[in-house]
Amino acid sequence: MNDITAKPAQDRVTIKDVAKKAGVSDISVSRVMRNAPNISAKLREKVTAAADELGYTPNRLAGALKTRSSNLVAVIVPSMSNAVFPEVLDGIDSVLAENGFQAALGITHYDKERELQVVRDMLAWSPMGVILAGTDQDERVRHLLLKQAIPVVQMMDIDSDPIQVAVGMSHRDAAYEVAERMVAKGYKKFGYIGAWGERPDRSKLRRLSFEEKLSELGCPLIARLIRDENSSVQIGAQATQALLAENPDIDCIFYANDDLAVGGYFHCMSQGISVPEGLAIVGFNGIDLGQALPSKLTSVKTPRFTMGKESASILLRCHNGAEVAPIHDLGFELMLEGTA
Amino acid sequence: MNDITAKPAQDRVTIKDVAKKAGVSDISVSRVMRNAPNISAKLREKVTAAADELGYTPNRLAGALKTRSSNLVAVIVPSMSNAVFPEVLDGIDSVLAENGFQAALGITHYDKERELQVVRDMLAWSPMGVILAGTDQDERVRHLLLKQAIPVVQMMDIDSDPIQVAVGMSHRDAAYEVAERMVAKGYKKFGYIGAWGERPDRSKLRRLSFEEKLSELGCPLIARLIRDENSSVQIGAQATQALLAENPDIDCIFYANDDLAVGGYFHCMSQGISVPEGLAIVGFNGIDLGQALPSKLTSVKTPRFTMGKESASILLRCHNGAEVAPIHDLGFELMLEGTA
DNA sequence: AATTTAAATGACAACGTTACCAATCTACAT
DNA sequence: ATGTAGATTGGTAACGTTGTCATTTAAATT
Repeated sequence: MNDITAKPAQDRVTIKDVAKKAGVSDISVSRVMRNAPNISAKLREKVTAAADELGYTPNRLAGALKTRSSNLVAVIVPSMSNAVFPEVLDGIDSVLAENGFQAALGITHYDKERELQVVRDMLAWSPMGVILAGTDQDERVRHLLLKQAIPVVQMMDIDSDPIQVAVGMSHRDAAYEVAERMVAKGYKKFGYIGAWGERPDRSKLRRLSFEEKLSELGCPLIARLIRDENSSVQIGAQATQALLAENPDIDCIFYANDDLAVGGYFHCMSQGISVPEGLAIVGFNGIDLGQALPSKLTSVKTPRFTMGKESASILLRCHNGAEVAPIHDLGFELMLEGTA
Repeated sequence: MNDITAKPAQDRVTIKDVAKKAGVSDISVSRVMRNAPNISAKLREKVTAAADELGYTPNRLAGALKTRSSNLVAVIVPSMSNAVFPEVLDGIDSVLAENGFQAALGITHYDKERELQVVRDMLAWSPMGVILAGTDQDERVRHLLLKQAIPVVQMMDIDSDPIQVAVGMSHRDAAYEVAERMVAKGYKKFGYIGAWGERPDRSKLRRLSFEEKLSELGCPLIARLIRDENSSVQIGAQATQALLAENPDIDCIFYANDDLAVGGYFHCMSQGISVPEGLAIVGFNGIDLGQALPSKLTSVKTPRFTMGKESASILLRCHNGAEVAPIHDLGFELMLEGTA
């Protein structure tokens, strides 16, 4: 025992170690591990036995480098605070996981500069594809993505030209429909409440479309209040109070989202304003909370989980070479409930 | 122009292309790209110019393979539907992004088998570290992670032995405190409402600790109702109705989370039950919604965003070789508001 | 049995980086 | 001038896998 220090801290167990142990070639191990065709049962058994014994874990870095493709999918969303995105993410992951893909998450915080950075970082991993939110990306992001030979899906809205494919709904149409139905119901003095400085752009589009249609119908928006803070029930209540203080004759408020709308509802409750007689309230998104209120919230139900699912499955289809339409309209549903 | 088909679909721009264009060696490009020390201004300029012109994007797969380390961090959570995890994720990402790391997301759906699979898949990417939720992992997962030479942080609760480091709060203590304070307030007939089959385990621990302390204080739990469905405001309302129907004398209900508790509150509102006189309501998590109710929700405020932040920053510290305590108690706050 | 065809395995060379070590080139002290 | 430390650059060989093509072996055909 003179040749000391035998084991120099053997790092990772590689395909070579397994091959040696199983008495086969490296490539055979590789084939067994990725379930390639034409493998004899005997080989498979030998290899898996050796692999299990050694506790071998394939190194995807090496594999991906060689195949020039990975099972990572870049998923880039603006925020995690808005309940919409977790739901969408859930939908995405449900499809990806089932097909052996992995979501790599990027959060932009509604910052264009950061979005560019995140996209760059993601592309460095040679993702199989990219899913991002909205169609209002910076020109540099569009350009960068355009150059890649991978599928790119933009989700949430379909109101602008997509880079490749857009999956979502028309926020313009949703706003039009809200305006039309509320006017038809007899409301005449409309208000609008938004937050977070109207990020993302699609919320602004929604408001503009709402205003446009209202004017068209002969009863233009009376007043609007866009708070800088992020949306929340509390902000919704505060904003409602402020808006009504300045414009007591408003009979219907369209909110940028359900959180704000619920806040408005609570405000009415605490002030003894009857809903919808004293004030009609219309939210946006159709989240669970709104349907649990003593009086159910009238809102536009958006297909969030489905949007995620569809985005991912369309991405997969693109990846598999299928021809895919550039616009996928998943629609929405105006739920006329108790508050308007 | 006879030598046709010049460009054979030149794939990715590599470091070699940049080197050729800039008239320098590959390695120099590499060094400039990762801001290595001792680079002359001239070299840097030549390289960046060439890189920009060619639109070069580094290939992290190759880099990570060579350095045997990546900037990916595996983040494994059980669910996205529960608002707790998006918030935690937000906290994690805020720290990771700032330090040049990337979150790779895995969702287990509270399935042990799936968790194992997800952990395996993640480890194949040689992540810098792993962050997961809870301390109730399957033995195989613990074993697998124990073998890795990377930092592992378990977040959410600190009531069991961590693999390496646990960051969170004691759900046992929180339950104890709720029991003590409510008994001190004079409530005597306690009920408990949970959902989702008491996943994750820490919610069960919370209930058991609550029951234990109540017994100790001489007023054992009257009744409990654990719904199978996922938590929601609606389920909370239904469960409250059911529990009260069977046990009309209950004067205080502790809910597994705020969604359920808000449901309970709505139920009371619609039934004309005064809160907290007719029924005291205690939630868990301290989410925004509860504080926006006409009467604020009494709840245990958990440090969700902070938990994410701390988890990530502790992971970073471990990665940088610092010694880190195995248990990090971030505490909680029992917010005594209007409903109890 | 001879021949063809397919199935099963192996050898070698990449994939695009970076670690490691060697070489060159400054600037400054002798 | 001459040497020398330090700054700057380059060459070579991996990292661990898989694509491509060659080879062997078994099964199928005549």
